[in-house]
Amino acid sequence: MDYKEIDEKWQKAWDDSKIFESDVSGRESYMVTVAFPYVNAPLHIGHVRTYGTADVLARYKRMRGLNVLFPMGFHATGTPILAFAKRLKNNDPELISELKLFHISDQEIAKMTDPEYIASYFVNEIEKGMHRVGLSVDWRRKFVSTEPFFGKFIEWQFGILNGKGYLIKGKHPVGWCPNENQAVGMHDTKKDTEPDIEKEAAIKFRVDGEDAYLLCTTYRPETVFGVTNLFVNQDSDYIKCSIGGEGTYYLSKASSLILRHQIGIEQIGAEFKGSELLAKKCTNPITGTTLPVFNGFFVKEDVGTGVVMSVPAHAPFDYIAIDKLKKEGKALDIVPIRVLEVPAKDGIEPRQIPKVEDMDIPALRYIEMFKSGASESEALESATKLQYKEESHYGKMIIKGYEGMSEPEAREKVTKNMVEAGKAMELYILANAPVACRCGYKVVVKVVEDQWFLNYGNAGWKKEAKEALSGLSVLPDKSRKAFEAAFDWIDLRAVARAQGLGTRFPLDKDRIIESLSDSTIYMSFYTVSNTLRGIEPEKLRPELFDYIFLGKGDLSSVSSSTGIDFQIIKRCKESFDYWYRSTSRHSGADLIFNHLTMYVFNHVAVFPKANWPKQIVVNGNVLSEGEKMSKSLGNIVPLVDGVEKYGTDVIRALVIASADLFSDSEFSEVAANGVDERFRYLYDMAMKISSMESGELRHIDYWMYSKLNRKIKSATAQIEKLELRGFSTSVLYDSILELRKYLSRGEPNGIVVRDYISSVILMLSPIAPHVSEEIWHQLGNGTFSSTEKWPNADESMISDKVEGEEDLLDGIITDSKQVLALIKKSGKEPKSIKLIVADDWKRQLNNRLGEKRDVGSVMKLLNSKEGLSALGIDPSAKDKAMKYVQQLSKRINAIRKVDSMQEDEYRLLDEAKSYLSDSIKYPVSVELESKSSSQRAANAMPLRPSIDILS
RNA sequence: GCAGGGGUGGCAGAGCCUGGCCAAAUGCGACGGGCUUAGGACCCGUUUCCUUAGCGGAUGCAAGAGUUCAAAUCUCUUCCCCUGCACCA
Repeated sequence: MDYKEIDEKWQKAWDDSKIFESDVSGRESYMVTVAFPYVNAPLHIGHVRTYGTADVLARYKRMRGLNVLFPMGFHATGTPILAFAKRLKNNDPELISELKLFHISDQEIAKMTDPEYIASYFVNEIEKGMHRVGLSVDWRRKFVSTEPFFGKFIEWQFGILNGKGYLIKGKHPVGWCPNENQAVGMHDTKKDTEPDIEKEAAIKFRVDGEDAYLLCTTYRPETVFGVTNLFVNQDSDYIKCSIGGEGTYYLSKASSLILRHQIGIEQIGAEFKGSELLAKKCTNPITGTTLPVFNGFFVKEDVGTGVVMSVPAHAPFDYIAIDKLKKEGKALDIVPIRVLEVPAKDGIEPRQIPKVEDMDIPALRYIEMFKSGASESEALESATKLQYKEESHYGKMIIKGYEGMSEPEAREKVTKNMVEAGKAMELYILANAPVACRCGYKVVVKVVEDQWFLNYGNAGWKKEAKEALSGLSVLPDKSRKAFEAAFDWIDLRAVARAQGLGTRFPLDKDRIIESLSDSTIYMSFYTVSNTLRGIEPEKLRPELFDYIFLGKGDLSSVSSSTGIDFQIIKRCKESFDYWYRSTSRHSGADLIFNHLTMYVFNHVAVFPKANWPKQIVVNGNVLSEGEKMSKSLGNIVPLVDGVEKYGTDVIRALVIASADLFSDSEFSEVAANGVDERFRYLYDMAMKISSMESGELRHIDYWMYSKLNRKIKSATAQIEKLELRGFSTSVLYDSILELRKYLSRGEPNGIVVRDYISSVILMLSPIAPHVSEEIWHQLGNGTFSSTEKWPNADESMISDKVEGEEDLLDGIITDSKQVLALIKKSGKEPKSIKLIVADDWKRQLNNRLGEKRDVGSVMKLLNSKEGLSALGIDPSAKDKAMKYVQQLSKRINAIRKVDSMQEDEYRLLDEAKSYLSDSIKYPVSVELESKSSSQRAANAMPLRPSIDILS
């Protein structure tokens, strides 16, 4: 079996017969869509997870007789392609080596400085890749998100959103590169660092005798009550400036260059050294205390404003700085002021903070904890981190007006009060600074004015979206909670960007619709994309989409106003109405908090209820040899390499079906070999069927049918919920175990094996379609397994009894071998084996105890004549019975009801004698307990015959 | 920090919702044996400890406590790990 050969053979056969091209029909419809790929890289095997999972569902539903549409498109909107082109222009070695990993030639790479070329190249490559993994896609409907006719559809969508009042305007902070003069996100930075923007309070400390303030940013504005002084860096440059015309401030020169992007800063006069500020005094805006300004050895000019408020009681750096000054004879009258305390819990101080004599200064206690070992700055960092954490977690304010309040609560209140009173302002800072743009410049925070937002916080919208969520199926179901959290959390989302490819934002044509926002309802576009392609975009007016998607207006007037043939419009509407009722949406779990949530919100905003989402499926990632696949680790396996090396279906089975939806699946060489072996086993078995006889059905044949039908039943339930790991374990792995066991019983029945393999192959088809087609064909079928009917379980063939009996035989073999081994060890030579079947009264007792698990009452019964006769036990056997019950009571939890009687069990063993003898390699005889003279006869239990080895 | 998901035997990973045939499926690995000139593949067995002519006992599913005749499974507490936290696809 050559995978490459059969892959290509069946892919071509599917193409030729167009079985995956789906059109409106009288059959029930089902539409599967998956987050379309972004066209800046070829597929790797990680992609197979999401696309393959969707394909499995599509293929399964197709076999269930539904008319299935599985379309695909391409995402090219946004900045990554532009960034890609720019990086190549600069010969970025990292990117080039990545492309080489995918075997992209130098000639191609040379052409990739053109964004259009990049997109078209990867559209092509990705489509080839998807075809190569056997996705059952209807390719006639593909489109790229940057195509004009799709843009018209997006404009229509935003018209509706605007009409509902969901678009609002406001300010928004973004990461910004002052050199390139554009917003930067993660993809635009070195090391792909997301600029982490946080809001910080900047408190105004009025300088005595001047109409100016020292502006001081802080994470902990609630500690303003404990400020004893301010710190500046005496060697850094500072400036005096006016901010937004609202006042005059002192701050560091370096910080002004960063902050000027979000607040209007105008420098007044020349810059000067921080040392000049040391002579000034200022006033705490909250307490009114007069504060000196000192040099702080740790103050950095480019962090915050370069001015730090000193809270020595609660900040280790501040404490140490004051301590150093005191040693120099300065700051002698500074006394730390506590603003909060961490109460002891059950008499125990939080953590292991040492209670040092005369150390009622919290910061000092944290400093003590870390003072040995690391360098001073590292120790102070650690102390600061722990103190902040613990005080924020357990701390209670001890300041009048805030007593007992937790720190986060106080922070909010204090900030609000100060901002409202004009004593502070709020600034955005880059928490993970410095972040470098790819061009090399440091990223700053800029506040974009006039930013457009989609207001997902809109109460009515949210309510409707939640209604949609509660009405749709989420797979796996446990991820529903994450959706609920996402729906609560989602609020404003900036929707227009200054750069990037995509559709112009209708309310501000200078901006482009942000690329996640233009792909929230595109799945509906597949229903019409093939029909609308080729029509001049100008004709695709809103009334056309209103009619097709919302049923507004009437056909003839839409046709005349747009100039589009009414047949075309009619076909579009029919197609949408037909396909967009029963849908399943697929993506990786990482999109729950953005794409998938926006998908639901936008659907409820745009479409009638009948077309709201019906099912969402999320899946995990793929690990490669135990590690996350990532560019930096260099362990990405390009899709082409994977399928060439292992075969498409091996990759599919591993990547799609080796883990349940929520967890990461594992790709490894060893696992690949395991799957490969199993496919080959099934293939070989199918080839052998023709040489098998077909006699009367034996016990093991009934067992095989029971197993098969049970499997069909359970596997079907599993694939319905896309529990693919359990599904594949049952269909691929367990099937082979069952076949092996079946064959070990000798003389396989060709009809039974054929029935078994046929069903297994069909069930395997969604996961391993090529191998399935091949084997299906080898079995002599002329049809496609891909379009065959899904096997149906015949419940009447499922028999606990038959399976239990086979288990019994297996148990006897195992036990016998064990006993034999022990006997041989003791030097005796066994001759034969006698199996003794328990009497029926034991079954009575088992059943009685299995039902109630009450030893006492059974003992009571045994003690009375009536009880004994009720149990069918001869009074003379009373002692034996009581002993037996005692024996049973030891394993009271394991007792089960026993259906078969002694004669059934006897017959089973007797008929299986030769099989048992063959397996155990000694002659086997069977006798009844009551007729046995063996000393071991009393040990017999129902479905657990006593084994007597004769030597 | 907030939110979501987890912690099971050497490893991976079922079981947990719906408590009891659970010392815990299956795969991998390891060990012993068979087959073979040898290796691979394949087949049989072992893989917590003790005991033993199998059907016995102890410990045991992150830690601790609780509910129950009975807990990997239910409840509570603690610890630890993973993922996401946006204007970026």
